Amino acid sequence: MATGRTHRPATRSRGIPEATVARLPLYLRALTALSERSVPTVSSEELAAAAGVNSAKLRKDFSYLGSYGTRGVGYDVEYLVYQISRELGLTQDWPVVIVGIGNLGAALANYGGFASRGFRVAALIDADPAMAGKQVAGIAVQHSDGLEKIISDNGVSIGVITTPPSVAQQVCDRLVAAGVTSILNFAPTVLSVPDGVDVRKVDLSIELQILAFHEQRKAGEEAALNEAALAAPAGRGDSTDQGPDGDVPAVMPA
Amino acid sequence: MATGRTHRPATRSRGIPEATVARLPLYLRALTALSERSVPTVSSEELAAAAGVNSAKLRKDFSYLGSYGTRGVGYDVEYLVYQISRELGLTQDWPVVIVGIGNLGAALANYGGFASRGFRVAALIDADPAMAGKQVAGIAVQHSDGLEKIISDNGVSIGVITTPPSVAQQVCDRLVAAGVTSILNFAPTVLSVPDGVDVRKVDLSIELQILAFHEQRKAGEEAALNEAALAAPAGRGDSTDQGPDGDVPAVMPA
DNA sequence: CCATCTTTGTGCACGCGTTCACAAAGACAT
DNA sequence: ATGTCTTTGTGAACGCGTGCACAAAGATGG
Repeated sequence: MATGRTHRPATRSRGIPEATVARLPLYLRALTALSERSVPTVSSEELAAAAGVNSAKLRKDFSYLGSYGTRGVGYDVEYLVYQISRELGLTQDWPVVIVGIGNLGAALANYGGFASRGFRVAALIDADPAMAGKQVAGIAVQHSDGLEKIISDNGVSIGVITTPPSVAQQVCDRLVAAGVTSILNFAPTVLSVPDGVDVRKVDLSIELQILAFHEQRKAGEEAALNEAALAAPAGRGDSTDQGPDGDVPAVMPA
Repeated sequence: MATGRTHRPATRSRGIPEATVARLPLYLRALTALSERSVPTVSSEELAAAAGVNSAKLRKDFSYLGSYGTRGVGYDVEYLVYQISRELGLTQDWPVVIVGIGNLGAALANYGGFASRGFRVAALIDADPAMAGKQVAGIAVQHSDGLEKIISDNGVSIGVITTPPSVAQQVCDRLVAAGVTSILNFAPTVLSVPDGVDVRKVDLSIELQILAFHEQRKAGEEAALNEAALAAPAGRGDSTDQGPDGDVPAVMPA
């Protein structure tokens, strides 16, 4: 995952563990695909493979929702799609605003995965007057002056922030003041919000940095392995060998 | 953080827990900001607040890296920036390719956070011949025919997939075959890769769905609360009350 | 109606991550 | 040099998440 997680404490919402909630969308996607292929039932084993998880975990996850399977047969695809959708609250329509229509905001506006899953882009908002009126993904961009009115007129409770980090907190404050209680933050900033407001953050560069860490480790291990293989028969010559994770006694600055 | 995580099993890489690795970029960002303001030292309490985490957690995280603090004073900002950067492997340059230059791919190419942190966009690749040659973020888009050559010529080990889901697995296979060992996947698909290849996925719609779940729960709780408050003095009249999480005995289809 | 076979649902154990709380370590003043 | 004060580093307890392994449940065939 990417997707970092600033989140409510370990509040088990309605008995469903947070980790399970995070996987429900995965199951839903796999089930939707099966549904489109008119597959009537699916076993935990098959579905788990399609969703990329352990089958025991999947069964336990589903057990939190109720006993929706049939032993010896599996799960009814359509029924499960409905149950998970209901559980996630996707049977209702969620109007969403996107604030900050740069490259990323536009990408999100164009992203098809929203509309199909109960989310509707109610408005695109940008602070640049030059953007106002422009069409993005078939929707006219509105100036941020009208943010509060847009929120309340459309009954928006979910906001997406794709602004530069410098204004993210300020935008967040206005969204919250206007009634938004869930925020998806793409700006690389720690947002502070009052209790009762959920924030999830998606941080593109953090994901890359985590990959780099593992990549470095892989390279280091490989090097160490080669070196060991090389050193075993010959006996190494060089004296200063600072291993894969060179713990250089770098002088502490100042 | 959103960011789903398809990831290596619980392999404690070099003794540093995965959860800690995921937070190091957060600390690094907060520290970089302090560094730019020429703040010389910072206490675990202050830094934790800036990064949005618990101070005890931060201290424990740092303890995995070594004893870099000074009791009674705090941490030297510059030194810590260096240590974390080194640990994450950001002191070297990571060439990255982005495959699939749609809205999202373009957004990533333009994202400034990469260059500043040791990542360099080595190439933009797209399957559409009409895209080839176009400049995006100052880089010419190349056709996917040359993918393998681009990877090996540039020594790329990290690939970013921003293609439609239908071709993601195929692109992934080619990247891996060409030598890529870390993949950041934005396509809503479960990628299967051989051992030794890391995949992290960022799924935009999953994050929204998780927010919707909590949003629904909040609405339900509030409704239940109001209802309870209303019902207490009056005694409720309606008979069919199906609570916040209406467990309708929906007929099992088929 | 009974036997067999498949697949679910879950009790249990284990390990990781988080948090508390405090001792050790150093800075700083006297 | 000694004492006080601040802040780190970490031992220990706890809780959550995961995965194993199996009993219970139902389908299916004879």
